[in-house]
Amino acid sequence: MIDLEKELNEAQFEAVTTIHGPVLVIAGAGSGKTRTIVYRLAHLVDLGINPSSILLLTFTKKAAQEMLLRAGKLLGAKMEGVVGGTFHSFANFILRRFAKEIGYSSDFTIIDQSDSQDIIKQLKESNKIATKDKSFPKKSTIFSLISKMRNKEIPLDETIASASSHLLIYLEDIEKLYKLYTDFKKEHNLMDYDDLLFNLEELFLSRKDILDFLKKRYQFVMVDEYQDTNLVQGRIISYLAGKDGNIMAVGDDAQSIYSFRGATVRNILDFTNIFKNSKVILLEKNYRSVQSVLDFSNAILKNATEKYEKRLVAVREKGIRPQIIRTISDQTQAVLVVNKIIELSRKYPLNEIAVLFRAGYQSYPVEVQLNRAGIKYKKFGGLKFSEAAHIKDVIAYLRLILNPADFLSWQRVFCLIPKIGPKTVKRLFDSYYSDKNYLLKVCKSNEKVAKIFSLMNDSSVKTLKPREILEKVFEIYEPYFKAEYHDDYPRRQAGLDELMQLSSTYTDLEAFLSDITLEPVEPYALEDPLEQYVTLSTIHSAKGLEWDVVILIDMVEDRFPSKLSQLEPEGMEEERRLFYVATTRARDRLYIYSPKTLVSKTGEPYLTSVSPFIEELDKRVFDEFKETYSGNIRKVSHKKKGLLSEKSTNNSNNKGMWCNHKVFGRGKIIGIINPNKYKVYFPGFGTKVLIKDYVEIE
DNA sequence: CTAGTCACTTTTTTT
DNA sequence: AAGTGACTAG
Repeated sequence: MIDLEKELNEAQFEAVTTIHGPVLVIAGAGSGKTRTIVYRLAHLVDLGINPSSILLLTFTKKAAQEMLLRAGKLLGAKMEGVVGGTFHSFANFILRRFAKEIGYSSDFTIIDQSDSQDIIKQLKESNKIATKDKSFPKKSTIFSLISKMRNKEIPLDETIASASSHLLIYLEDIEKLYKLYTDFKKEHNLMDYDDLLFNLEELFLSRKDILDFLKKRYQFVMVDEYQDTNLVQGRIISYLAGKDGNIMAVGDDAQSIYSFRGATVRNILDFTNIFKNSKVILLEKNYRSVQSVLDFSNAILKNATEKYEKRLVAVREKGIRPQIIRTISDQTQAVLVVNKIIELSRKYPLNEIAVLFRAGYQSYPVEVQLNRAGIKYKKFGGLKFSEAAHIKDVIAYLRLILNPADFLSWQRVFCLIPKIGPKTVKRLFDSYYSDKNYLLKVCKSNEKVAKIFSLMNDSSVKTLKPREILEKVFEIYEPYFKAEYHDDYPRRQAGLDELMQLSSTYTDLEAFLSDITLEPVEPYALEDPLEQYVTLSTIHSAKGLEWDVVILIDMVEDRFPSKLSQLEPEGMEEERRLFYVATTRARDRLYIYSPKTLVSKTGEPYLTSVSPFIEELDKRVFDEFKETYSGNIRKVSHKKKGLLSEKSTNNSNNKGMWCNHKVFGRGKIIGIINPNKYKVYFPGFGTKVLIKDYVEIE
């Protein structure tokens, strides 16, 4: 038996031991949220509850696995049978069994974002939509509008109006494409990420008996990161748990950073309405960060328009005050960051140091310097392993074996063969589903085509292990691969080796393919697990993690908060929460770098200002340093402590407001150049500097 | 119909 | 600096 009272604080204890009925746990950053879930899992099993009646929904599969591992250790490894993973992987798991009930075949293929975009591009071409119109939105824009509409469940016209009203003129065509896209997926047995959730809901609604069966099966439901669930996910939970179900949702409204994906804090706020007899538990003691890091983080939230009621109280000692370092350029920033890492590495293991940033590309200069210094690092977020062209090529063969209706994969696979382009593939595909005459003819004259068909038609292939199938695929793919990528051959070969390695842990091809598209792949499978490395990560990918030292880079205007985020009405608020998530990852030390100049894409250096999130901060919560031209770091004294921030906000009271301009339409004031000149962002036109008198403030 | 060339932009975050 | 789209020769 586990001594819960000894291991947990009062609030945690209550969350762990309230196992019947709905419970909402509002868990501030570092308040022992994971610990609570782990102990609750162990406690449930300890009470004799069957592990297979527990469903644990988390943000990544890895998070679920780690929690189960820890719970298992507490108990002595009895956690097998718990279903744990993301909403999407759970939906996949259920839909594989009941696909037929909603008009799919159970070997459906899950498509990722770039697949979706390719489909849209093709549909636009084949249906001759906006053929000559150069300003027609790109496939990525169209897809993101469609996905936003579905995730936020707002009609398409409103979705376009809210974020990019200049595209409203294309509404009809976009609607048409949406319809075509929906039909295409159904016809070819494909589901995108959003379909997994909506189809699960459809199954629940149309087959009450199946829902009842699942409700009985999953008696205890736990959901982590509840603030980042969207509306369908919220409904899925409410169907599955029922009004008085044994459900625990854990989240923190101050850490909501996925609203661009349709996540809404409304799910947290509505929890007590949907589940009438629910208990709300607050975890407010912060065990992670030292006092001064927590003071800094709390100061960030003070500037949020939405007020967060809870105040985190630090348990740990005062610690070192966070430092903000103004560097001369992004290049010197990279050098100084690496020097700092070297200095810190005497006190902290490399594994306990993380460099965080807003967007994937921002770490490139730091990566260069780390390589130069010979320091190992791993990067998370940004470009995905499974989206590299050569990986997608190989995956396409596998998809074809499993789901021959997957036309997208036909194209990828057959277009690799010389002299075969989109038109020929279409003919082959059509022929495959009719009399097969054309197909047989081509096979006779082209043995490369024949080879692929024999792989597709050989039913014994499906029974092989994923690794063995991959070996067969490599045999076919190798010549194309070498021809196509001869310049960066070794790097890409390494990627294929990793894919091979990854596949050997699977026995089932379908599971392998689903996981590749649903879970971020750990692309370091081949490395020594004991090796020490620095972590580089986007803030989004750092969610839920923690390090002794956190270094945040590129803390400048237009990068953080991201320029693009300012299009969205709530963008600024979400960026601020993102900043909060970043700083609360730190246990002991927090360093924030902010370069004074950046290099533009054309190679020109240009001046930037420090991020408004730093400007608005109470000066008492950090120390400020700057890089001198002689290469030293000098402390900057805050002459008027706590007053400087007042000064900068007073004359900018129009900042953040919307205004109208005769030519550019509606725009957002993103900066004040001087009392008479505003910097305004107009969707569709970009940033303009305008005389105050020419704009009308709303 | 395919494949190669040229000019043009664009660079958030993720299941 | 790469990834798209448009155009054209074969």
